Amino acid sequence: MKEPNAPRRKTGRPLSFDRDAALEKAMLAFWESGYETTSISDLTAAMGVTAPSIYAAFGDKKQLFLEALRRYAGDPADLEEAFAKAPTARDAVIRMIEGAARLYTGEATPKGCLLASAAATGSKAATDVRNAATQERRVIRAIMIRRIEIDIEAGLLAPGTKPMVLADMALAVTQGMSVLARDGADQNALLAVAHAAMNGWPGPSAGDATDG
Amino acid sequence: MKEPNAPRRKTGRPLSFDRDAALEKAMLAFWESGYETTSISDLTAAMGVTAPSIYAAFGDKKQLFLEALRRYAGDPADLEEAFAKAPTARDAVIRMIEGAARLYTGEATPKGCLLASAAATGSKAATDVRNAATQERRVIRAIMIRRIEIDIEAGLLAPGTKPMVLADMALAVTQGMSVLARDGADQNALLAVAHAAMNGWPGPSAGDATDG
DNA sequence: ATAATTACATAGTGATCGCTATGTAATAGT
DNA sequence: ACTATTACATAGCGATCACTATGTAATTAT
Repeated sequence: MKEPNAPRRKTGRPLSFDRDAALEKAMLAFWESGYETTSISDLTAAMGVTAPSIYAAFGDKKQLFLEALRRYAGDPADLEEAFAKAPTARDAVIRMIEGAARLYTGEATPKGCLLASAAATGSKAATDVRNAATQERRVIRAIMIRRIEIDIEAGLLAPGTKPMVLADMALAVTQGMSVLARDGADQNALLAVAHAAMNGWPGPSAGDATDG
Repeated sequence: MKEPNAPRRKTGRPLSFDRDAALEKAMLAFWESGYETTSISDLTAAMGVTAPSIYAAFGDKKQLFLEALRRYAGDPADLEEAFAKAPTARDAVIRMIEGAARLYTGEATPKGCLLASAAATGSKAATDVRNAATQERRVIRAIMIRRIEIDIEAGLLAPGTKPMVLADMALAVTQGMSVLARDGADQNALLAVAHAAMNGWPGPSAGDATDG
């Protein structure tokens, strides 16, 4: 029940580390090695903070991961806004997948997708952590579905189009690209995959990378 | 360097458990909970075999996993044969992805894909296990690429078609469906995703599940 | 100055990790 | 029957796990 943005205390010794920077380092460690397979010892090394300070600042390992996931998995409001501004659902999804392709192969972060890989599997003790990742994916899926429904109502997509199928397909490609990135695929390969998959999305194509 | 199919010893007390059955139980445990996040204690419970017997029969945890992966990730020769027999690369890939959709949601096994999720991430100590999974995926990818090249040479696909892009797209969808399955998607949803994604594959379509 | 408060570093807690030493049971060869 | 061989069950190895008790340093309030 502790506030994420805790009110600054009025007395006492000040924090000797940057909480946000430490959280980001923790997130990168989880991204690289997964939730359960990143130890507290790994985290103290990555964050430059001793174990008691981690527990004082973030609660426990689970809360630390969940806060990192919420903070860096992407703000649903931002995604919703991008989807609302896009001319079509197809365009919005292409940009989303392209962004994923770049993120998964970027130099600033580990390969692949934090959301896809950090809690892909695990013990029963970490069930709620996996459920949190599932929930993040459900939010992304719901945003896609709503945007597709808008296009159907606007006549931009055929009346019989199934929003859930298209959203699931986009989500599968996106999460699957994380595996490719971890296997060593480069940015161009992932962008080509993104475009090839979007050929299966009804509506005009802005380009086709599989031939020519 | 121990033989997988060890020659039957001529003397000594006989094994009190079915080695193949125990291996399968271990594989299912890894599938459910991941390589590093399945403990030896979990394995003894799942396999019904004590720890010393596991080590005597399989070596160590890593060898047990690798043997399970080799045995159950699918024989490359079988996949190669199925791809060779299929009328087109497109047809072969559709059947492969449909098979994945059924496998990932089947009742006989945990949700999702052993190959995709059991070693998605992990500590440095398990790097070679993740590399083994990567290698299995590379074999599947290579089989797809070769089959696509055959279709290009036969004129079934446009000359400029890029085999790697199509193969990567199919692999991404397949591995991504594992995430969907773990998130609760049912078999029909995954089959629809498979078909929707294959709409992006050049060549005649045998059906389209996204509308109608 | 002194008290109150908060964070620090050190050093550990019990539990579980992967793995194995040890002695005994069960088989085959002689 | 006896030896050799292999597998068994029990028990426990050192290492690491997530986590914390304890005492001290650094700050604000009075």
